[in-house]
Amino acid sequence: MKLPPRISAAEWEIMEVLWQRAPLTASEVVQALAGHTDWKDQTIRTMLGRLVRKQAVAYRADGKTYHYRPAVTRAQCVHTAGQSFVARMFDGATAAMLIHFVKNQPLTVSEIAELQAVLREKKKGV
Amino acid sequence: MKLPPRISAAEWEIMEVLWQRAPLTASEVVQALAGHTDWKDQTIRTMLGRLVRKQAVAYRADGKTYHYRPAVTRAQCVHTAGQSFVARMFDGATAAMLIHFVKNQPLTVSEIAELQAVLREKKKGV
DNA sequence: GACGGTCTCCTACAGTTGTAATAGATTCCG
DNA sequence: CGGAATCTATTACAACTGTAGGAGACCGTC
Repeated sequence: MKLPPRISAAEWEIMEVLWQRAPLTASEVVQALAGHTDWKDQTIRTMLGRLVRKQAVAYRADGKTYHYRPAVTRAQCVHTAGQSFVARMFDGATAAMLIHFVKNQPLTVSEIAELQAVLREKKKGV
Repeated sequence: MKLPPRISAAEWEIMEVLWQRAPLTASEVVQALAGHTDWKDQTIRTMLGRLVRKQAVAYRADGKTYHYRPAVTRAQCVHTAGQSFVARMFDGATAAMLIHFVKNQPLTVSEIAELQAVLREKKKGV
């Protein structure tokens, strides 16, 4: 599977709606983002174009209208962004990052429990 | 405490050496980064200037030379960057992010054990 | 068949980032 | 004192971002 391109913050908003409700026309994306952001039509269409150019999004033409859909999975993008985040902040050490956030961020009891469960599960597989 | 400004990837490299070995002249920063990166002198001096402009770094003049030191703590910056990362990728849910990485990244047995210890400790405080 | 609405494509423009070269000030050495 | 070395400040420039406006193609309606 090919590496996803770098997706900027604003572009991420677009990707989210595409990941949620698969093939959409530009107008539908505009609809989906209305209220959520206050971008003009053209702004969104421009970003769709850029995402196509960097091959994060593919489209199928239907007359004059395009139907857009993600060309990379959300998981791939989260993975890549995560790697680069961890590389910068924690010198690549995922574990250090995890420990940092567990120590410094509020977590509810049930979240802690869930993490513990996931860790127990993980231990089996290692 | 005031919020740290946005620090780019390249700037982060500079900050790291400043965080490690406190007040440094530009030449010393260049020294510290030699071998690690292959940036020209001027590149580094430019970035120091930018970091000063955005108030991530302060300096004290000593003749024609400046002694630079961080004006924001590493912890502050990691926190801010982390927030924005989690906000974008996981809709602000730190727990979801943690679970994602535990599930999807390799962890050694001892890392898992350490995380479990930190979680047990955390549970007491919640 | 002309007119208005709608699409995509091209263009714009300022701010940030990466990556420097150059200019001007100052200091040190002989 | 005069030239060389060294600093910071200014300027450069391309790519990427955020945020659009306008042009030209096309489609449906009167």
